[in-house]
Amino acid sequence: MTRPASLRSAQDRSFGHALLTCARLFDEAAQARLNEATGERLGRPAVMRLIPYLDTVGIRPTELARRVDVSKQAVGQILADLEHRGLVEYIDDPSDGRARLVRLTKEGVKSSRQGLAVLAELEHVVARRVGRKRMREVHAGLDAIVQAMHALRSESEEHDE
Amino acid sequence: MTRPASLRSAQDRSFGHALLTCARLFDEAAQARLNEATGERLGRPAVMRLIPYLDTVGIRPTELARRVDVSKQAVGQILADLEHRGLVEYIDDPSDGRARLVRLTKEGVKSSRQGLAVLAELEHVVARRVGRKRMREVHAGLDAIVQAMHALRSESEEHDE
DNA sequence: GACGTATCGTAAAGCGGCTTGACGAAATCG
DNA sequence: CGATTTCGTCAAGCCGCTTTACGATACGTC
Repeated sequence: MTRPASLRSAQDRSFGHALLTCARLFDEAAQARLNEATGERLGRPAVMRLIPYLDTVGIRPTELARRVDVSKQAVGQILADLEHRGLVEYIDDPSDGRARLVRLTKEGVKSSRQGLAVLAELEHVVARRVGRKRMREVHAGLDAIVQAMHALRSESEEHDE
Repeated sequence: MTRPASLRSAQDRSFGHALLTCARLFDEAAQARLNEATGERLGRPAVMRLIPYLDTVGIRPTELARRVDVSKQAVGQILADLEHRGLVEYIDDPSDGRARLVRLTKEGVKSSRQGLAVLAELEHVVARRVGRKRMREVHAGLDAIVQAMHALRSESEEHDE
């Protein structure tokens, strides 16, 4: 007898599938909680990747674009949105007349902390179910994998040149 | 002295950040390898979530849409694309004159297997760097977390009603 | 100092991928 | 049978990002 389901089960057991599913669920839950907590909806996927690079010191939009690997225009849009909400503000870059620096406002710092607290709580709730030890295990493992994949990427880039 | 970087480092250490970063890197690497292996580019994010539900038996597009939680129209587009490449085919649903069933062609099965092999190899390469044991650990942990978040979602849905 | 070149940021248009709205065709229910 | 639901498709719209194009400032070179 043929077993047509063999393909499916092979995929379900793959590491990649578990990783992507987990990330998607976590992301959805995180956004739902953030929307609920702040009242405003975050919306853009790139925002969550951008925020970690913001601080109260200031950074150039172009530098942000370079780090998260999106176009400067996209960054500009996101920052305009954040500015409109009063979370970031622009100041002139003293060392370059063309450039501006964007930095978190007091409001922005507050929102960031709040957001971090919400995420920490989600993490806590999940940890409660799967166990703290296991959570730390997975966390450490993910960090190691991230590192490995960065190394992998660097290598393949060398071969391409 | 103020420490403006404290926000940033807190985010970098969060579980969610590690999870999302890892998933993104893995996904990018996977897509790059798949594109290279097959020649054709996969493109749509939803495709990778759709494929696990395809088999040689057949399934209704509407059912696919329900499972991956996207609109039937989106599923229709993706399937049209896959059909155009000869990877899936439509047959009439004998039990319902309105409906059709979509199933993998021989080509489709072949491509699926090939794709799975590519992903397995990526997984293998990563495992080689971080260790098989740790890989299994993380995999099991992710599965547990997925399960936990499903349970979490079910609970909150109950409260909403 | 002046000129060519590179970089900062913005504006407008385009595009991919998905959604919503609207619809005919077929099934199901009363 | 008629009313309602469900299957799938067509068309339009939207969101988030990219590409193209551009003025403005900085830098390198003579």
